[in-house]
Amino acid sequence: MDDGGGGSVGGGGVSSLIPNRRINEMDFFAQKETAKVDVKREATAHDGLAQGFHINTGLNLHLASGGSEKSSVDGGTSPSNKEKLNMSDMVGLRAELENMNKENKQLRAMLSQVNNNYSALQMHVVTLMQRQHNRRAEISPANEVNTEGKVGERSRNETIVPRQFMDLGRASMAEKDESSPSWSGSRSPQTNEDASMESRRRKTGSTSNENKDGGREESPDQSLQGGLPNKVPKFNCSQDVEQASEAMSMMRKARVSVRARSEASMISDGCQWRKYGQKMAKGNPCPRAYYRCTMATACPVRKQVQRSAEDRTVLITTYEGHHNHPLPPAAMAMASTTSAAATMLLSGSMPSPDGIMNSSFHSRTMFPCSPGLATISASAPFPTITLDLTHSPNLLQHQRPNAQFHVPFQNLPQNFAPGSHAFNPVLHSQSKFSALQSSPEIQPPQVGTEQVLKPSSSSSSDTVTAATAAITADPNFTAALVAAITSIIGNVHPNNSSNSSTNTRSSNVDNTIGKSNFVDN
DNA sequence: CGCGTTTGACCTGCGC
DNA sequence: GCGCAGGTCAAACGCG
Repeated sequence: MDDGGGGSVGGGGVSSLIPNRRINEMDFFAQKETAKVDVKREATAHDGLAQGFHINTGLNLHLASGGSEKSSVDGGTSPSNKEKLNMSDMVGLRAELENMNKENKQLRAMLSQVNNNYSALQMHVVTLMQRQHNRRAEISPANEVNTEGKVGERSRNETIVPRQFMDLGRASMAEKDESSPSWSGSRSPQTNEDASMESRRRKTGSTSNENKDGGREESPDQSLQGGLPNKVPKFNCSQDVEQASEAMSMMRKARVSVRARSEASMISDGCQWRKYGQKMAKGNPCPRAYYRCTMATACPVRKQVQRSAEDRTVLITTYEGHHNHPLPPAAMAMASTTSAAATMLLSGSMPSPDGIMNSSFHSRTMFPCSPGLATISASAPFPTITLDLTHSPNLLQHQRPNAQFHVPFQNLPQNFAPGSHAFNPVLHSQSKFSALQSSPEIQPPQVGTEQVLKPSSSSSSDTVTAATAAITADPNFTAALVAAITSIIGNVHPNNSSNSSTNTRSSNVDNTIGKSNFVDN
């Protein structure tokens, strides 16, 4: 195993990704940039107009650029002529101003339209969730999947119970909770774990690590993940308080597991990590490495990295906690992604008033709005949502190999370098929730003609649905929105040859997922 | 010398 | 209560 370790691998991966990404992501941003430039132009023009307008009407001295020439030319003309000129200018300027007002109105209309669409999507997702839940309640849990693919967990699957997905109200509540003590990061000392840790530290008298882990006890408002809005939860009744505390506890424990193909020891997510431990886990010959975020001294975020027992090329990265520091753009993607996933997970796992959550604690549920795309494991003690990035790269490559955008997930693992199958935003948005659908074992993607010709059942609609789910649950709306858009765009351009992406990927050294995808199996 | 990794020891929770 | 497994600590070690 490569030990190059956390930071070096991570940093190198990210930095090496950036230049590569430009190639294929330019298009998207080129448009954006031009749009920005246009807006700027308009803005400056507008400013200029406003200035000119103001000056003309007020001081009558000079116009922005042409105006001064005019005034110099008009040097000896009579004031009436000047007024005529200014009047004509004013008329033109007013016309332009009106045009801009029109544009402004149009833009506002577009904005409201987007908002409406977003609301509609929300409603749609909620409906889908409820439908799925109702269906799942009828279907035997035999279809459920052992997401983590651990042999020892099979027995659990026999007792899996579909988890109830709550409505968005609860989801929003989850967000609230998430923003307060963070979903697992800044744990308060009153939790068992922290109480024990506290006592342990008191015993050992270890004060040096107080700061290290002090992040767990930091004030809730410090824990922001990926720029999530910091909402202050307000609970009115004792029931709410109970629910909130339970939810907060869930938040703290929630984990997001990302499965990705990588030959590297760790996927690069834009953060700096320091390895603080390694353990042999039962049932897996590969050791599990423990990393701690070192971007801030008290950052409570930790992650575990372990190779899959079944498929050594699959790297399972489990994130826990909220960053308590501003994240670099490269890390925002993963943070918001995991945060969104955790929010989704917790929005579906929030305890219901009648305690449904407890009864289904040993449950594992497919993501309802995208069956087979994401897996939620509520196996105690930590509810975990698994985002499987190992699936259907070829399918997505099929869908849209070339177009690669700066999606918020771009900075997921280094493996998602441009040109990689895995980096394909469609894949990404899909694979974010992609998962381990119906087979009891995780089937590593069969790379080759078979899989290319036989894409998984996750249709493009699933992709869109998954993306919309992300939108719904993701507090970072922008990020999720881009994912959705990307997905939709991806579905608009199907049947592209996979060669181009293959070629691009082959030029990317850092794309370990792509490499492994290509080589493996 | 500082920083990060390694690794054995320790602690805790959980199941029997 | 005991043993096991997961998680963490911290001294030792390596590297630049």
